[in-house]
Amino acid sequence: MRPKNEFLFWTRTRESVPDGPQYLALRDQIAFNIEMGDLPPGTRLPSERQLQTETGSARGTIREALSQLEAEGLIYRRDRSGWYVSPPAVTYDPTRWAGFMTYVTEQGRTPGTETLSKESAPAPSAVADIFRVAPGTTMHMIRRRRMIDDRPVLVERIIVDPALAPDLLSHSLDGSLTQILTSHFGINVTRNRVDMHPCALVKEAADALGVKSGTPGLLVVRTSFDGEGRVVEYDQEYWRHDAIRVHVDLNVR
Amino acid sequence: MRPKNEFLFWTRTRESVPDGPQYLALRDQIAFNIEMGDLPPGTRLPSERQLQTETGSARGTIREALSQLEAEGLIYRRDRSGWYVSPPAVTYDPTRWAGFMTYVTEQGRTPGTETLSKESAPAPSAVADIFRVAPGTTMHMIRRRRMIDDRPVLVERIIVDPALAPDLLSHSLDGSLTQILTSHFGINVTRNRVDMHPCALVKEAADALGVKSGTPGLLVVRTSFDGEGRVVEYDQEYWRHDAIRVHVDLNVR
DNA sequence: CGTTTCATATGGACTAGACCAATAACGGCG
DNA sequence: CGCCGTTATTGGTCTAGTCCATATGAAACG
Repeated sequence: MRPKNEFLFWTRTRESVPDGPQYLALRDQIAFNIEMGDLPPGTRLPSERQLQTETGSARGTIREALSQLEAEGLIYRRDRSGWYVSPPAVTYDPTRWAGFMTYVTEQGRTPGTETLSKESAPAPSAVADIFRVAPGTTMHMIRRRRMIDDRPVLVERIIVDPALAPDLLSHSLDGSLTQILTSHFGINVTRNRVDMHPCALVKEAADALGVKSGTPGLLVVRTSFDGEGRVVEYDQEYWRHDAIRVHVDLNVR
Repeated sequence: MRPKNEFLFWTRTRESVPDGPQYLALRDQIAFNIEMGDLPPGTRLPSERQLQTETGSARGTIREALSQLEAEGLIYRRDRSGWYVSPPAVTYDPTRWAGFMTYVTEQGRTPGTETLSKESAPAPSAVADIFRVAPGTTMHMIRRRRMIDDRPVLVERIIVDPALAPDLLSHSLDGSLTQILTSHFGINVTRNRVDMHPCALVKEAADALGVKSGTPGLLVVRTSFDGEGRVVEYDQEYWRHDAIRVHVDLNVR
């Protein structure tokens, strides 16, 4: 059941858009049903053509409404299979020093990790700039896919300087990378930088997540520094935009 | 000039989608031009019908590409006027104790505030729950619109408990509210909670921002607490999703 | 019972129109 | 010069189709 968001009371109701366009009316009706719990997560919506005959609207109009709901994260599509009600998003707190495994588990969900590739390769100039090494320096590059309840939610590309973690790639990377860096290589992260913004999922990421290229996503870029200010780990995470929510709880002074 | 994002090297290039659908090809072409700086912020794109004849695609296809770019925050629409290249987003750091006026100015932009309405009214039950007062208790409710470089970027609804700030509404609210609460009422905020997630702009918010209802937006909910754990201020901000970016820089330990 | 084959339904992509409402440009008027 | 009404242009919305690739499930097969 999608948890009722206690913060919302500006919710659009059926009455508040009496004369809106058709696609918004349909959006509202579906959204209403989802929020009421009549359509639990994972439920498949009627097919577009079915909605077409039910509502009497053209298919383009139907798809407009569905795309809208997709942008809001209420539903998602499975290619040539149908539209499904989204599971609740996990809450991510960038101020907490907790890895994916930790916070997903804490929220009663089941995390999963899959290493897609790992290699040591020369750094492109953009990467070299970030690590402040010479272009062409060999770096560890890891691609992983991470799941929540068996649904792929993000694909990430991690880069680590071999100078700090030489034989990193010989370890199993299907768990917590942070864990390995700390316990095996004695790396002490003292600073963490996180940057988030909406993006379109590029083909590479979209394929790995099993969504169509161009789907809206959220790019989370994390950079970790050690005590000497060196970049320890650089991580680009491409999230399904409906799978993550940001929450910060901050004590001042 | 849209600042080149130093973090991106998974950028989609023209070659990386050789056989993609037409609308993605058009998306790529426009995105490429924007990122190269050929289309500076504020530039108006050719009209949909113009693009139609230029590309030979149907209008629906053109609009698909434009909607895609809108979802990424690269362009925005002005109703019945045209599509324009978005100005750069401001960076918001929820861990910093800085108000809108401060961080917008720091980033070389010009902030603006407009009070849409202010009133004292009985609290609906959802609001009463948050403040832990009896439903129907009179609360201060403020609606404001905030601009960056004269472009409306957010509309907010603020609720303040009159028990803590009795004659708040007699002050000018076109500046920093935090400032007033601190200096006039001696309120000491010690805890701040921020929650962010994508949403569709409800009619009320969309109208105030001059966008069409249902446009993708970002809802930022901020709750401030004082030393005794009382809720001082509750604020729902509906942002244009292309106007804000989240950045957290965190020192561990 | 497991595997393969195949028909069907589905979403993905696209076309070629239509009508409307609001904007913006223009031209005339005071 | 500024104001106002007219008009062309623009995006907003919608229709009614077409063709395609593939996910899915049922039927046939081994």
